[in-house]
Amino acid sequence: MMKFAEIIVDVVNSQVDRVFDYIIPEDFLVNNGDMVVVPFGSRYIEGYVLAIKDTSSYSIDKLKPIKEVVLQQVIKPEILYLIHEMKSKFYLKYIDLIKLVVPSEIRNGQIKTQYSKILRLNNDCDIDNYLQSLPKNSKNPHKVYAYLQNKLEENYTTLSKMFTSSCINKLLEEGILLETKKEKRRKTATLKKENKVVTLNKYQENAVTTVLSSDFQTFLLHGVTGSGKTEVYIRIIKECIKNSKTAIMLVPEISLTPQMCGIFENIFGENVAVLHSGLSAGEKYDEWKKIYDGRATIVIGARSAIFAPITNLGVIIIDEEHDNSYISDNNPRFETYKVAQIRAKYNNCPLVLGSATPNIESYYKSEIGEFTRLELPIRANNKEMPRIEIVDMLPEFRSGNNGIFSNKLLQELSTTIKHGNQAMIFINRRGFASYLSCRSCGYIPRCTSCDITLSYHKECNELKCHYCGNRYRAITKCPNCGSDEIKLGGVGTQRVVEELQNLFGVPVFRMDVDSTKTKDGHAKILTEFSNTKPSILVGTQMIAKGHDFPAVDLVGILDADLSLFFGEYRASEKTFQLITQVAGRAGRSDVEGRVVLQTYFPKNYVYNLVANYNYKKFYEKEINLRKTTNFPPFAEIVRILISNESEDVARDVTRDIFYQLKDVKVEYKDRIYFLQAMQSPLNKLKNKYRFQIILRYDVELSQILQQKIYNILQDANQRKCSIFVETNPLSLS
DNA sequence: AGCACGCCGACT
DNA sequence: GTCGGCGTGCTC
Repeated sequence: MMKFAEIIVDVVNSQVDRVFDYIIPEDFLVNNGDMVVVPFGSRYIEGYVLAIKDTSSYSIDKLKPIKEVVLQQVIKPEILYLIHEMKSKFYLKYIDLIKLVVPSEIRNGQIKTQYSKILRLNNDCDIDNYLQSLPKNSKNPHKVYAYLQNKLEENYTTLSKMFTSSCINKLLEEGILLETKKEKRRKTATLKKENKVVTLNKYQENAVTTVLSSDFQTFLLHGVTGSGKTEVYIRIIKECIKNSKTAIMLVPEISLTPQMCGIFENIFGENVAVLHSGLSAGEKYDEWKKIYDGRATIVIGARSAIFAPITNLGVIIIDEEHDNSYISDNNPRFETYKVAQIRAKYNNCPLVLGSATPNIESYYKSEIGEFTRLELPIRANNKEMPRIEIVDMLPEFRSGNNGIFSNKLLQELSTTIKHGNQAMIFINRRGFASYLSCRSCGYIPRCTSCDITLSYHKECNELKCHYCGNRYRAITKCPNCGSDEIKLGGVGTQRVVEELQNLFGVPVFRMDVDSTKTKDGHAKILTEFSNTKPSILVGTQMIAKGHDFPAVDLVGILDADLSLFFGEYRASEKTFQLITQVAGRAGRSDVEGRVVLQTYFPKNYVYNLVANYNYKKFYEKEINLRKTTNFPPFAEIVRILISNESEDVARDVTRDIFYQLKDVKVEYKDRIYFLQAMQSPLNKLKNKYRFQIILRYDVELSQILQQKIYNILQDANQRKCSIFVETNPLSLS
């Protein structure tokens, strides 16, 4: 009987983002998830088989046959299921999803498995006899014999280097040595870390047993900094492996991966596969293949590792769940935990989200019972948290110190250096945006209609509100106190490094996007830093994450205000999380840690709560604020970004979509809190003009409105414009 | 995305 | 007369 295949073609365009039917030739073996080549229009392209069926609704004489099967089952059944779920839940394109799930290294077919030649003695030969027959002066063959008798096997290149390649080749020719192929694993070394076996405290023990005795459920593991979350993860995974299940463990960013990997490889050895963006193409291929072939039982990696083709999952863990890197910022936009939930549900296994400072939304979900909360309220080593000292920069400035550093910080820095210890200086920078503030009274311009901090745009010397698009002229005189000392929030890394070098004359390392562009750039800087004492490490967000430097006893935070007044509803939350995390870098060993936080707003509740490490209180304040102002988790924000080379086309399409949405707004009246079309704050990028529509509505309307928005965008003239939709965006530029 | 089809200006 | 400009629309 004739069989047909539903195929998604590898063309990134919403016009062809649907299944095309093809005839399966009689003698072909085709399965779901196969990668195939099909005739499409007048050319041949790659496609992926989604389903196989006995009939086609498309007229049969117009159907074409599949040309060839390139790779069988590149997409496994579970992953295929995941694609369907994500498609219907998040309105993503099939081909974008396929690209997430099948790495380009596999799709392009350029990268091949590397083999190494492994040699061993041929025991079927009379080797002794052969060796005797050799000339008296020959030594190498005897050495090879002795070596392999002891070591049994060794790879070709090593042996050749030891005993000359002519000798080895000769022995191979004579049949004395046998050659076998072995898959080679391309892999960069990880930081091997000593893992002390520790006994868990009762909270950790409780967390482990609760998770292990559960089937599908989402847990929020809220553990204060240093409460031993990693130990809990390890224990859970160990048990899973014991029960012949597998595990996925996600970590925020490449900078954190080497250490985590080190710990895990030390314990689980060859069962671990690592996936993250810092891998070379060959490495990525090998790791993926290892998982695909079932040779790995633990996958550890960044966001995209949630798509690993591993089967029989026993647990999924997302460490530092509040981290921004778990939300993809471009093209197929998804929230990692939601993908994890789909997989956990499929495998009927628990999902653990861990953090010291959970997302407000996650904590809210644990309050209303959607997530189950597990608490680790005490530090594993019973040590005090480093003391956070808030330094008011205003009096410093008034008394003539208009530098970057407060006297307090300078004093602490010299103490640290005197003791031969290390310090970290954290510079808070977020995106390209910045704000203006009055140096003498602390006034910060806010949007008159949104009460959100205005972002300063240098190019046009304007202040913009990223939420409503309102524009204001940049102030030069403070409208509050009349002072003309207007300060631009934010300093550059470069300048901080220079000043520190001049002031202290000790090695100062810099870690930001520019200095870590090269492969393994992070690791290099971090290794150098950890080997140099005394020294100072200056950096942005990157240094905040999970590094463990025992000699660091001081952390300085410059311009904490920058993220606090970042024009965004999550500003306070992100500031709280960031400071807690940075502070956690100080005093991880015996030395007591100190944290100096410089601000122009020492009375702000965020700083006071963070200094007391009071997450719960902060959560309560924040959630009330969100409720009264109608922001997530009580509302949902949708941002539609429309861009095109022509400003007019982009504007027209934006207008068209906007008017349709306006009709929807009439229908739901005041349950849609906000609807506005505007120029994007970053109004021209890569030669494309950008417009955006922002929509905010009651979270209960989520399902209905997402569907409506999707329908409107389907009809809109997508061929001309690229349209990007995101819910609860991290940034609005 | 590609590629063909299609309908109007300057050229051997 | 034709070569070729790139607007429009289709691809199982």
